[in-house]
Amino acid sequence: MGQYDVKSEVSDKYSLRGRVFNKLREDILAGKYQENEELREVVIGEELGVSRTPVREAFRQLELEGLIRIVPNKGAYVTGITAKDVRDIYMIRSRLEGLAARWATENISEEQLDELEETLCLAEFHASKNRMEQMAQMDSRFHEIIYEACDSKMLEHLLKDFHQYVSRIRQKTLSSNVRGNESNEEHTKLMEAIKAGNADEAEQVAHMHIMNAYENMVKNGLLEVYNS
Amino acid sequence: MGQYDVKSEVSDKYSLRGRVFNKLREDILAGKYQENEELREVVIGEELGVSRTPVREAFRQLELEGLIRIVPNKGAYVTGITAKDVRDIYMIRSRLEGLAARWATENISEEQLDELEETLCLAEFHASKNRMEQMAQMDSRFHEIIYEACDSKMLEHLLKDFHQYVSRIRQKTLSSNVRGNESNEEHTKLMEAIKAGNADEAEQVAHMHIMNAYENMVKNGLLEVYNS
DNA sequence: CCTCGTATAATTGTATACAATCATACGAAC
DNA sequence: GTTCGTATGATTGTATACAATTATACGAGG
Repeated sequence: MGQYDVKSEVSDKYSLRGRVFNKLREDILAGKYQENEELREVVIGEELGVSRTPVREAFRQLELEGLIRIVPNKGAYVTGITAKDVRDIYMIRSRLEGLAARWATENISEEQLDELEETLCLAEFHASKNRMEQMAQMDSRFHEIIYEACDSKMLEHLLKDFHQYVSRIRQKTLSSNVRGNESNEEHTKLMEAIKAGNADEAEQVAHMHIMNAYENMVKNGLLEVYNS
Repeated sequence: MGQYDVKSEVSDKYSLRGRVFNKLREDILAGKYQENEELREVVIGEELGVSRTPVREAFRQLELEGLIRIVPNKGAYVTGITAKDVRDIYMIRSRLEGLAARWATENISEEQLDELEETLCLAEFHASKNRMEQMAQMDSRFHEIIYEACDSKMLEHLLKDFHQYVSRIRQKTLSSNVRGNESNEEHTKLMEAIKAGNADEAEQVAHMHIMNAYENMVKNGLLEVYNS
C-alpha cells in the first residue's frame, strides 16, 4: 500500500536506496518515530552513511506506501493512524481476506494446506501455554499462507501491505490479546472450508473472522490510543 | 495504488517531478508506450526538459503505482496487463465497490445524492442517443461520486487507482460497449438503495454490478487482446 | 562456424554543487 | 507592546559529475 498501491514488487534490497527504504519502513512500523515527526534528508542520510539522493528516492516510495507524508518544499513527516483509519483498514481487509480465502480454496496446494494445519496446531499450542507473542506470530503466518495460496500477486501485495500497516497497531495492543482461542476456532473453521473446497463458505468465514477481530478491539477499548 | 498502495495524496503538480510523474502516467494509461517498452531516464528527461533526478524520483513512484517495473541496474519497463490481472482487478473491485456503496449509503450528502441522480439521468440520455463515449464518461463519474461520498480517503484512493488501472482496458474496448442499458439499470437500483438508506442492499447491488460488468467483458471476448 | 573473453559504450546508481523555497530572528515603525 | 518587513540560515528541489554495473561489438581460439 503505498498509500494505496496496486501492483509492485518493491525495493531491491541491495541498493542504497533499497536499504534506506527498508530501514525507514522497519523503524516507522516499529514505532521509532513519533507521529508527525519530521524526517530530514541529511539526518537520515548521515545515519545510514549515504547521500541525499537515495534518501529522497526512498522518501517518494515511503510516501506512496503511506508511511510518510511529503509536503512540497517543506519536509517529510511520519503519518499518524487514527481510529477511523484502523476501522477502514479492517473493513477493507475483511472483504479482501474473504476474496483471498475464496481463491485459496480454488488454488491451494497440498504442501500449503499442510503448512496451514501445522501453523494452526502450533498456534493452539502456544495459546494453551499463554504465549501470546508466539501465538500472534502463528496467527500472522496463517494469514500469509492464504495470501500466497490465493495465487494473485495483486491481492497478495494488497493484503500484505494492509497487514503491515495494521502491525503498527499490534505494537501497542498485543499485550492484551484475549482473543486467542476464539481466533483459533475461526481459523479452524476457515481451514476446513478450504479443505472441503467450499469457496463460498471460506469467503464468508474469513470475512467474519476479520470483522470479529475488529469488534473485539473496539469492545476491549484497544483503539482508544488513537484519539484524533 | 501504486502497485497497490494504501494511503497517499500524490505528486505535487507543480514540481518538475510531479510534472514528469503525471505526464508519464497519462501517456502510459493512454497507451503511448508498448508493453515492456524501456523508458530511459535521459530520453524522458530530454523530452520534458529536465534532468535525470526528477525523472528517477517519478520512476520510483510509477513503480509503486504499478505502471512500470524497475530492474536494478538495468532499466524501467512499462508493465503489461494480462487477462488474469484484469480478472483480479474486477474481482477485487467488486468487493471494494460494495463496501464503498455501503459507506456512501451511510454518509452521502444531499448534494452528492443530487449529483448522482443528475449523472444517471445524463447517462440514460446519452445511451438513448448511442453516444457511448459520453455515456462512459457519466458511468465513470457515477462511480467517482460514490467513492467521494463513502468518506474514506483510504478506500477512495484504492478504488480510484484500480479504476485508473482498468481504464487502460477501456482504451481498447470502449467501442464495443453493448452494456449501456443494463449498466444504467444497475446504477438506478444502486442509487435507490442508497437513497432508501439500505446499506446491505447497496453493497450487494454494487458488488453484482462489477461482477456483471466483468462477465459481460468475458462473454463478448473483450479480454482476448490480453494473450499472455 | 561457433564460443568465449575482453574492450568499449551505454545506462543506471550515487554524491555533490547550486538554486529555490521556507522558517526564524531581529529590528523598525506605529 | 505589537506588527510588519527584511535579512539570515536551514531545508528541499534540481542539475551535473563521477562511479558502478550492464549491454554490445569484436576478435581470438577452437
